[in-house]
Amino acid sequence: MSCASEYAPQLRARGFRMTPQRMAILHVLRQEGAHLSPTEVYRKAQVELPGLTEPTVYRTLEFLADNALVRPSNNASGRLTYEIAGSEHHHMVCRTCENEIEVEHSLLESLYRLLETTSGYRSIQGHMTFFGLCPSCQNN
Amino acid sequence: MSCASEYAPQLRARGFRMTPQRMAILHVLRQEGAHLSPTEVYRKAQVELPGLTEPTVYRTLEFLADNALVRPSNNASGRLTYEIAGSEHHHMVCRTCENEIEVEHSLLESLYRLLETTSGYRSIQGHMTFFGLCPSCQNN
DNA sequence: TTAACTATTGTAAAAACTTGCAATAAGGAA
DNA sequence: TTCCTTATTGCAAGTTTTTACAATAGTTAA
Repeated sequence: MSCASEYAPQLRARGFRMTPQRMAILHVLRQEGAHLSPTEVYRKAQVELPGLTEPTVYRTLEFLADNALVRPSNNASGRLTYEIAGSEHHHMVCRTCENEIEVEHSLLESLYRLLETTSGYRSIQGHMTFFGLCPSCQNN
Repeated sequence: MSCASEYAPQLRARGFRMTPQRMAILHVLRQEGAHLSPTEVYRKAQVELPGLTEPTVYRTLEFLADNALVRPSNNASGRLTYEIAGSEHHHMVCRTCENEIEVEHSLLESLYRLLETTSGYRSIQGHMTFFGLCPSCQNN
């Protein structure tokens, strides 16, 4: 399905608009299928849509994340990156080689429930990045 | 105990040095006892040590975090902040009012063990910031 | 005390990110 | 189709964060 037909209705239903800028950014994230930094998104999307500016990219990524069309995440150096939204998951990054794998959300469920009862906070959500040593780096 | 006598040996034992810059930054974080952004640390530490520069503050905070003398954390807008290292804990931040509380590390232990068995990654560590709705914001 | 090693800092510049505001354009209503 | 509302963008400037490299200054050992 194209970006326009899939995402536009979701935005319009909430009173927001689909724009060429949002389309280009969604298209880039979808095509790459990986975590991209705002600058990387900017460079690639600008090819599709000359005239696109950096502030728009930053604002759009944040907007799309708020609306669950993209997912924010942290890379090994702690910087923000984004990927197209798919199944809810988190990440485990190797402190040494920076290799990363996905962590299913279901694994966190019981922790979240525990946190709710002990803290009084509710509807805990958001992406988590864990840091550890991957199997191959454990031997060095 | 003073910053110098407490922290200097820890650094020296690992081949690092205690410097006026590191002292000033540790002193500020200890005195404030709160989360401070690099810029806030810079402003306050510069009063104690005129001539201190911003790049040094950023590098020093990262260095001190690597050496477990300070703890990094994320504020409500996702920006990095630092506090003096004490008991290992994490944070729960309210998405609405930004109020935050501490989360004991022990609550995460079983998740970490689960992550180790399912992912193969080991020695998982690092600060986590969770986002939820605090008790008073749940009613609005 | 002095010398030597090298960890650490300051400098200068660039890159990344944010902000306020005026201009533009998406999308609903006439 | 055309108009109107206001969400969204571009612009310009500011702030925050990073980088490379030469100069400085802790620390150890002679």
